[in-house]
Amino acid sequence: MLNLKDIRKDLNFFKEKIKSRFINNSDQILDLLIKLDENHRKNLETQQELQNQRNSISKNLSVEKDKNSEKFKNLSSEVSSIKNSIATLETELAKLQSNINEILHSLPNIPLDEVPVSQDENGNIEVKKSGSVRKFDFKPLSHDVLAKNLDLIDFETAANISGSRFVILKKDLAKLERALINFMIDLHTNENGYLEHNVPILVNEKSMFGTGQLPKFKDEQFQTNNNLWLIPTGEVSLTNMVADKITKYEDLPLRLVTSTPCFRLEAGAAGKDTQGIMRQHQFSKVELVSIIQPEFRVKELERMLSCAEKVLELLKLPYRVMLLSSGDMGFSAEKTYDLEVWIPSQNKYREISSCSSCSTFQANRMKARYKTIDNKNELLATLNGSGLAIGRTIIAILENYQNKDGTISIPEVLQKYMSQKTIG
RNA sequence: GGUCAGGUGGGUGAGAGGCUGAAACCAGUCGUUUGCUAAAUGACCCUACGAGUAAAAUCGUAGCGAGGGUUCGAAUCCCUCCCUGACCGCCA
Repeated sequence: MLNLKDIRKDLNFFKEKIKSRFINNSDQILDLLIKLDENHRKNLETQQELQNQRNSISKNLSVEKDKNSEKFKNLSSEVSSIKNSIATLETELAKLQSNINEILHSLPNIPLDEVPVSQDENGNIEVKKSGSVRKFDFKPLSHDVLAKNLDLIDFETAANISGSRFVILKKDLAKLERALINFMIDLHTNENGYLEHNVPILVNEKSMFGTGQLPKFKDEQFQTNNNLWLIPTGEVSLTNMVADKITKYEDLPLRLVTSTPCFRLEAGAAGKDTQGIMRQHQFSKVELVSIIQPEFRVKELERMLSCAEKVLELLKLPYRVMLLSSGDMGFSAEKTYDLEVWIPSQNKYREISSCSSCSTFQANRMKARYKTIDNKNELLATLNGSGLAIGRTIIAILENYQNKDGTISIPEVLQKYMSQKTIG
């Protein structure tokens, strides 16, 4: 959530920045916001003045012993009429506040200057390419075919149990998933300085609001009939750990890692990636979150990116780093790097991680603050990144490490986690 | 799920319709004194919003789990909900 006070101070700056996010009628929306805010503050002043009057009359009444005296009756009726005016104003104020909130809650974060301005992914910039793409002396198969041939995957049974976009991994493939999670968490805790957590994957509405999934992206989330939501990413639970409190300066930065199942409705993705396990309703992901003083956030994003890259480097998978454009970035992000891994069967790079700085955008929604050195309460900066998406890592390993005979070699760093060197 | 007990500032914990934004103690911050690895002592020390300021100071309003209600006046009385703890039941 953007800070209303900041918008007040420099409306034109915000108009320009929001425009770069390609929001319809953004100028008019911001003008309306300012108008509502001015109106709200004007009414608030009047209301507070009336409350002041009410309080002081009440104070006079408290010293008046005789409740039947003329004076008591007069003052009582005076205060009654003031109360009516206050009530009217209150209704008006509540309406204005909810209109203000509606706008404020729907505005995306402001991109940093270095973010390329573009409506969609065509404006993304490749900032790095790493590893060399393997030349096959046979035609590489797609991950789902490879897995099916080895009897390691079952879409039919999963569909019967749950529906489309669900999968059952079997035997060594199930083991590979577990090995990957352990490998990644070990890396992030032992070498990258993140603290391991095990978190709820069902969360309340407030938490989903805090990280920005609600209210705008309601249609992409699974909801239970008990007002709980299945998290679409571990980011929700990890980031909300600092919600509604004032974190001590010396506790920063907080670097948190978790592995959770993630749930996505994929409502707008009908027909997209229907082959294999590229796009599932449920998938595992190792998630990194950093909570830090805002002034360090850009540096922290680079650090986080390199932590995620480290996973791909150790797995010896070819990848590239993309700086996302203003129109392709997520709602809460001010700057995002995507890591894309090489997928031989598709002959292209596909997203396997997304690392974002959300500046104080989420913190503002969550009321996540910290005490500065000079004892002021300021909003925190939050960052999140995948380190990595497990399902897509499995795809990348199966396809990049496949052998001509249909077996899969296991990347060296995973061998001790699998206690074997090949699958199949 | 049932019964009981609770939810007050960073912590412990008073308050039981106006004198309470909230005692006291602990922690914390800034001084003073003596000195030695500690003690004594004073002041300060919740948050949000609005006004104000160069920034402070300062002023106003609101907040005692949340939301309603009663009242001229609610942390305090009433209602609903949420959460925590204990015990019982059930259960991985």
